[in-house]
Amino acid sequence: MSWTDERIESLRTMWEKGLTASQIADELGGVSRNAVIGKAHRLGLKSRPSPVKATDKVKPAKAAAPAAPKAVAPAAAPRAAAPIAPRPVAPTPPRSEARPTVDTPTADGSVGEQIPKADQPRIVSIGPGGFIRQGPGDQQAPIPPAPPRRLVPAKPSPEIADKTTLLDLNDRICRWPMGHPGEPDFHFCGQAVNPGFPYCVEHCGRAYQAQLPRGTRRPPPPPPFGGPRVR
DNA sequence: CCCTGATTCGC
DNA sequence: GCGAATCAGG
Repeated sequence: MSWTDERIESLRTMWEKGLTASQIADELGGVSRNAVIGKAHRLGLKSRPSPVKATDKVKPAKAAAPAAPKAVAPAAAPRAAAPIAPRPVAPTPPRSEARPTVDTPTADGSVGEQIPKADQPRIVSIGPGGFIRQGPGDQQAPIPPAPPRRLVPAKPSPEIADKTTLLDLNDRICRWPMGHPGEPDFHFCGQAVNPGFPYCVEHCGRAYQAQLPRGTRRPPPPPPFGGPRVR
């Protein structure tokens, strides 16, 4: 498999959406988790809560110490020889601006004062299709070139495409769960309901048992826990 | 052990 | 540029 524009595009959205590399990998198919991570980094969209990013010790500790086993060829070692020394820990100061202005519409319709607004804590949410929703005061996303991203009905989301999700439920469709919560493809039946019931006819049959007269022998004792998974 | 992301490095 | 191998934390 190669990295077509489409695949790169979904990689981007899924990555930004917070899916793990493995998830993205088998969602795309044909690539390994490593491939996804590698590509993500090459695309420049890296860094996300990583479980291993600790150690301020940079990495010379690891790269320099076990230098013995690797025995790099003397001819090619620009990487190792790189002068990484002059890099303390003060990259912040030079950047205090870069935050133009935030237009805040006021009651009279004029563009009011610019609120410098405290930095970081901004919550962004991802809309269907992967675009980033912006709040009223939010600055345009840091990517100037107009995103060629359109919302096309063909492939709205990598997963749950035509399945009945929680949001699709209403009084008229069967809300019998298919699969199990937590599973990526968990959804609901979605059939038309048996009028007066929350489920379709078929699932009403499962949900409700006929009340038998007292004393009558109940033919099929319901399986307690080990019942087969319904799907 | 399983998972995770990061990094290295031969191709 | 690609991704397997490897590293390292949870």
